[in-house]
Amino acid sequence: MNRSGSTKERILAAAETLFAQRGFDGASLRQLTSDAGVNLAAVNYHFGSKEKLVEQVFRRRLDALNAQRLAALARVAGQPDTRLEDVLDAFIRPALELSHEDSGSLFMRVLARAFAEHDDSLRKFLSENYGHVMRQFTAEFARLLPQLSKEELYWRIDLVTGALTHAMSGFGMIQRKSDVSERTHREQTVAHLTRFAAAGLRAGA
Amino acid sequence: MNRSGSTKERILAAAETLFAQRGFDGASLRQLTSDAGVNLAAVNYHFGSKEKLVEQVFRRRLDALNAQRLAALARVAGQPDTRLEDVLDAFIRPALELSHEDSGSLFMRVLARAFAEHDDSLRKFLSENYGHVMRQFTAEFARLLPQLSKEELYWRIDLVTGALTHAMSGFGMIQRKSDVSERTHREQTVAHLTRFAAAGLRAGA
DNA sequence: TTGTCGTTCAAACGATCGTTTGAGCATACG
DNA sequence: CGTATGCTCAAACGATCGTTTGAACGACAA
Repeated sequence: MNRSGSTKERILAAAETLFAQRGFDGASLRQLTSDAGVNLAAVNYHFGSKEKLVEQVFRRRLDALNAQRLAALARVAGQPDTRLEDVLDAFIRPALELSHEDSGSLFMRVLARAFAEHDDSLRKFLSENYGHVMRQFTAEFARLLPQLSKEELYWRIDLVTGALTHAMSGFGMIQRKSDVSERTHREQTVAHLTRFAAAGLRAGA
Repeated sequence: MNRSGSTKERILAAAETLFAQRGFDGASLRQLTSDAGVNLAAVNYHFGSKEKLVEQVFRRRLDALNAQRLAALARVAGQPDTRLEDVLDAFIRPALELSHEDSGSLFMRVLARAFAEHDDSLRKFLSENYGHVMRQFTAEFARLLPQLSKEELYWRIDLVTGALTHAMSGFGMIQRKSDVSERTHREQTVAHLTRFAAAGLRAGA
């Protein structure tokens, strides 16, 4: 039972963990509030409903992720000597840092779950709130890969996103070994992903 | 309401669709049996429990997928003139064909959902039942990419799998346009994925 | 002290869940 | 014919769900 922070913060932290473990439907408010050490009614009091709590869990993490991505992109984009690897790093590293924060590693399971739920409302939510981030990255990729048609580029960015999501979810054959620090493992993941994605994006060039 | 086939078949078909739409927890047996046009008790009569129904949904599709993958791999592996693209095609095409069958496009959402659930029992289930397939593909990839260390190879196969899963789930920016046939779209997807993955696997060579 | 406001609490609400039950039906075999 | 077998059916079971309620609490202002 978590006893640090305000009631709202305790709920959000417990929600992120439990949603990742049991899914949005599988996680009951009774279990959630018990883990958080708060009363059952606190969720509806502070968030209005379970559904709105889910949305808050998303917003809290995605706002931070996209802010970091945009800041990282701004540091490298538009320069005459920008390397493809720099843009990929700005795209990949914030996501992996998020997925390796203390309880943040669980958020990516939450996100993967949401991708799996995958109804149009989620697509609309992401597009409306964070679509401009993808547009900025796409524009920079297009600048550095002028030989690719717009359709080709969209395809390849999609595939990079898929590889990134997979690496974040931690489901693959590759697992962090116990004798490797989280930071080292993250750096290795960034390196592998960047090299793989850069080659994939440049394919046929 | 589906009225063709036996009760068991109707349940399996409806389950695949509804699990994909609502998730394993979110899909109720009452909705499921209503869609299938069978009695509520039929699930427990024919499958024993909801959980065993879920397992049957998995087995039915994964058995077919892995059989096709192994058959395709056997046609190209071990030859002196095998191309990396041939092995990738054997890995990718059966998955995409499965995901484009009439109701099969929904199965990949089911699978993506299961990946998101992502507890160790699923990992164990996949490893025990279909691990030998991945081992055969890995061996052939290793033969064609001798310059890669074992760890590098595992990483890259993981990333290829992520890109494939993403493409199958249909969540990316790329959506099939209404004026393109399913077959054409599948062939385009195979082509994009193969080119991207081949370049990624060969990176640094 | 009294009153107010934000918050927490135990308890209960109605709805829905997976599962079980036992009667009823059809077909096949003696 | 009788009856055994495989299956379907409506109905009910207990459990658990998200949500609501109204009382109680603590801090602070009048």
